[in-house]
Amino acid sequence: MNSSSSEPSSDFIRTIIAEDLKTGKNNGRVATRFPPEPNGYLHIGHAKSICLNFSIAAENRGGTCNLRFDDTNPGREDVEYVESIMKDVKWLGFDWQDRLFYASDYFEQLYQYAVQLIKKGRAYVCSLSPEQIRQYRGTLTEPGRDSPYRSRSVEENLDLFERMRAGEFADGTHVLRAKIDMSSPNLNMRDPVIYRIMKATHHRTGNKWCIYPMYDFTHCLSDSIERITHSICTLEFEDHRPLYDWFLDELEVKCHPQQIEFARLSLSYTVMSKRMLMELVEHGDVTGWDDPRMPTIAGMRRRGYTPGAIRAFCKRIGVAKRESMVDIALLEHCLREELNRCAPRVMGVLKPLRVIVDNYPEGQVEDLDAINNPEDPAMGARKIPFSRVLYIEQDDFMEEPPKKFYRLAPGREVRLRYAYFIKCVEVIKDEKTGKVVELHCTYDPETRGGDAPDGRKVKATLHWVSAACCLDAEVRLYDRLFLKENPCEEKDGPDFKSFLNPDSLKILKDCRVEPGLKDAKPGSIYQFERLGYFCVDEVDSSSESLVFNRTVTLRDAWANIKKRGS
RNA sequence: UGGGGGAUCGUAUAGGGGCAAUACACCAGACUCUGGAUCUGGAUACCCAGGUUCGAAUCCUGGUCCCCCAGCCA
Repeated sequence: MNSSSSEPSSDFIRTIIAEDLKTGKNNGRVATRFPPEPNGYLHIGHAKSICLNFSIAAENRGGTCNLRFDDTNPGREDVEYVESIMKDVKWLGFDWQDRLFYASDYFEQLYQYAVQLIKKGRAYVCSLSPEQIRQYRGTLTEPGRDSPYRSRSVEENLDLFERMRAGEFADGTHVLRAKIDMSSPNLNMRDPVIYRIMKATHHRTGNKWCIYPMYDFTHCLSDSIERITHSICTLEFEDHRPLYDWFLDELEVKCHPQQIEFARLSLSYTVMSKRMLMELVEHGDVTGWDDPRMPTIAGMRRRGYTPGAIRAFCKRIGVAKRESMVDIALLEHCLREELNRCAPRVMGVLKPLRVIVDNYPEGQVEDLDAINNPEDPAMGARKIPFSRVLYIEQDDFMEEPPKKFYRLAPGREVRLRYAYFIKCVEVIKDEKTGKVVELHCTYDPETRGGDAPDGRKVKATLHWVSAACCLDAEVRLYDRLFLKENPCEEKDGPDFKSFLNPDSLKILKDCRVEPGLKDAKPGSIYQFERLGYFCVDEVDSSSESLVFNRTVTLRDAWANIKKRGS
């Protein structure tokens, strides 16, 4: 029982695949697919499935992963979604090469399969109304009853089905059903509908069809047509597996893929259902599918998430059948991990407090050396201007500092990053409000660059910008969308939207950033030292008016101390 | 008195008769020109009850709790 310890741990799906490879089940082939319905934008939950399917293909010699649009319901699908989905999958770093498919490509083939089923006496046209079909289906505890149309002859079924296709009947008047078992304890097996009449324009086939196949029929056959070996889907389809297998067995297809189910991703402090996301978009709770607060790939991209961080996250959460909710802190950790490595450092002041360095020569400007990324010397250095009037962060000064606050305070000395030690000598306050509006400080010319030749230490280093040279910027502070860990928890309680975080977005219009950011490219991500990672907004930012999105804060020990204190 | 799944630190994932492991989160400390990063240490878990066994998270029996299914959605 002692297995070699060098083998990487793997999930139950990879274990199944490895076993199949060992037994030669699919002649050594591994073929997966990612099969989205183009009726919404992809979200982080889809990313889990995308990473799983494409990675499994990549891990196996000759493995492939298809992108297939499951577009069998023209009523709610749209090219806008197919385009966004392709963009997102590519952005995540995956390549379906020439294997882009649509279930609608198979409509003719699927129709022929349906005819075959009718000829075998395994499908019939049912002319019950939708309401009647529901009644005949029975309930969870009571068996269903056979439809009165169940015994139509093959000839009649063939004729009717052909005329359904020809458009002779109105929507809802007839359906094609599989003839299985109305008393099955599995409701999916109680003569499921496999074709319905829908006189709708399809985004790819136009008006060519007025009957459309249902998911259960389409999916297994599409998998089979594409010679998929492992059809990986989420848990709610477990009950559908017998039906998946039934169609493939009855139709005696050459390729019979194995359906394997895993638990979908739930993330704390957000929602993942397309319905809910759609509602947020349509109701204006967010600005769109790509709102940086959305768990959509488009939203996360705009927020400043990187594909690598998302992939690392999907790898770390693992794959299992247990339903679980992953802490969003893990996602943020993966993000920080990557950004810490690659984001250039820069200084920006979110809430400026004016500082006059009394003993610094008026009109003088010095260019000081700053390191672009202490984690990566290859990223080089830059010059930043220092002058007599500066801005520091309002939060970095307290007139009456508590014990653990070791930033600037009256009489106290701190370091300005890459610049000088300064000491606060005077506090100017607004007479009416008592608010601190300006600080007078002195600097020690000996500490140029940030070190004191006499070896004295300071407790804090502050970020700053030079008032004369800095750039104005707008900064959008994003926070989690919901206040509740699981907004959908209460079934009969308040609506998920009542848990929306009213402070999920705070807009700061009076921010200052260092001059080097003048031509920062849309989408590029910086670390604002001591604050967090910020990304130039791709939609609203320009070199005339810079807009930054806060991607994620830095870990903040002081914020923790403050929180615990209060 | 329908069927299908699931249950291991706070969270997620390993371990499938022999020291319960890893990551995040948390706590403490070291270091630091970012209260960042890094490093060290720590606390915390096998749903319950029986049984088999020298030994059970793992095998057996019986419970409990949670999730999914009654679309002409996917």
